Amino acid sequence: MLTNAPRGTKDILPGQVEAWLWLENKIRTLCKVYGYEEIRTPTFEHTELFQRGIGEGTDVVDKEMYTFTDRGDRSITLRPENTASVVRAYLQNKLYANAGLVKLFYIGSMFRYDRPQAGRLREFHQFGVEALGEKNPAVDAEIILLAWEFLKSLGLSDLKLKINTVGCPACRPIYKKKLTEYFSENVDELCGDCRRRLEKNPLRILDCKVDGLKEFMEDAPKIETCLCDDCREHFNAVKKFLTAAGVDFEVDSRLVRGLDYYTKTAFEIQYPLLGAQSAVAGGGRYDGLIKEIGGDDTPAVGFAAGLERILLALELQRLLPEQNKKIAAFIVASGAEAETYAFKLLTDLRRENISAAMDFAKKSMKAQMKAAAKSGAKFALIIGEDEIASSTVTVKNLETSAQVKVPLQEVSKEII
RNA sequence: GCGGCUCUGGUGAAGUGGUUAACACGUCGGAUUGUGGCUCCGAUAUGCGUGGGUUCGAUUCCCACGAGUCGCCCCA
Repeated sequence: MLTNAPRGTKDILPGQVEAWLWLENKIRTLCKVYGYEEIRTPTFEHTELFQRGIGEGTDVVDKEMYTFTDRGDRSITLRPENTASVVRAYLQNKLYANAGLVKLFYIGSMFRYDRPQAGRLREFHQFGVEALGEKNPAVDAEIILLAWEFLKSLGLSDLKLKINTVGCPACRPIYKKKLTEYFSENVDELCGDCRRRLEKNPLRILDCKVDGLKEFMEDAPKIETCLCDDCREHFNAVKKFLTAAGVDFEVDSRLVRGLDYYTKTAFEIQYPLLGAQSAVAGGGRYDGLIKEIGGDDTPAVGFAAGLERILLALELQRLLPEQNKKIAAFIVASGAEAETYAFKLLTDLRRENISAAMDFAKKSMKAQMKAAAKSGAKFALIIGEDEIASSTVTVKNLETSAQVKVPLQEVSKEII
């Protein structure tokens, strides 16, 4: 217990951190190219922000939030996603005052109380992007492109981009109603989960793995038939932009987003090799959220990508960069007096920004040489009585086995 | 929250109701004189996820819990 991290959390260990840093660098570089600026919001927020933003009745809010009461009796929740927080920060700090379109990105950990499995943790990391203040479908396309190009640039293959439109408050209710009516007629054929969905979220029935292949599913009403003119035009424009950019996408009328705030464009990028948790990035437009949270009616688009899942995919394809733990020099000292002499040399080298190490365990010289070899150091700097007496150091090139004795002051020159 | 499977040392793992829990890798030490990578030798789990129970006896059987894993729900 004491020696176990809480369920669903993971240590990111030396040897793994490098991959994270590498990935985060890629993200920051790319976002700069697209003109997005980094924002960091608090890890926790008032519970109400998520209740309002994400929506009561969604799984995330109903059963996955880490909520607690703080010592001031406030209900606090560890962020389960970051869009609501970004919107809150946008409003609170009046970021809209500086520009019509505000483009932000974030990297950070999110928390969801869910059953862990591969690619799904209770504390996990997301990279996300939000474009606030513009309704032009070109922005939807820009966001999708950013996500897509990012994953592509990492070298991932077999990625699938699916897009859909989920309508808006004007037309979605009509579609919902049609769906509910249609499935009610077939209620006997629905699985247990879907009967529940009939009430809560009939859109999800379309996505059901059990009922998905059944015959009546094919004749289920399609959202295209219900879209209002605005939504239809918007969707067509997004497709037009994506096509212009040469991106391969698939319109999937069954693609539904789980969070309430989505309107119009919804998209998801999948990496099927990951198994059940194959969605590597997902997002869409959320024109209603900002008003919901108390701002002016402001359109916005965004997405979030799961870093653990991306890392998993990269690992699968062996796309992670090799690490270099090697140091320049390893000091080998024999004798008590040599230790002090060696320590001084160690410090001097480091002051010159030369990576150096020595053994502190008072091992035999042979063992120290082994350690030197294992450290990957190019040079062993050998110090014994002779060297101390003559103020020199024996520099041995561990790759060629050649060695020379040089004056102490010239060691750094010798090993560069 | 629901279901299946799994759980032996630092790692990969073999194994059995009963006296010393294979093997490999790793780690540490050694193979005369101050020098590594190869080779050789030696050491390295009083312990088999945790807690109960069955039994003369359990790592091996049973139960609970925990963790992992795969799927469902949902999502990144």
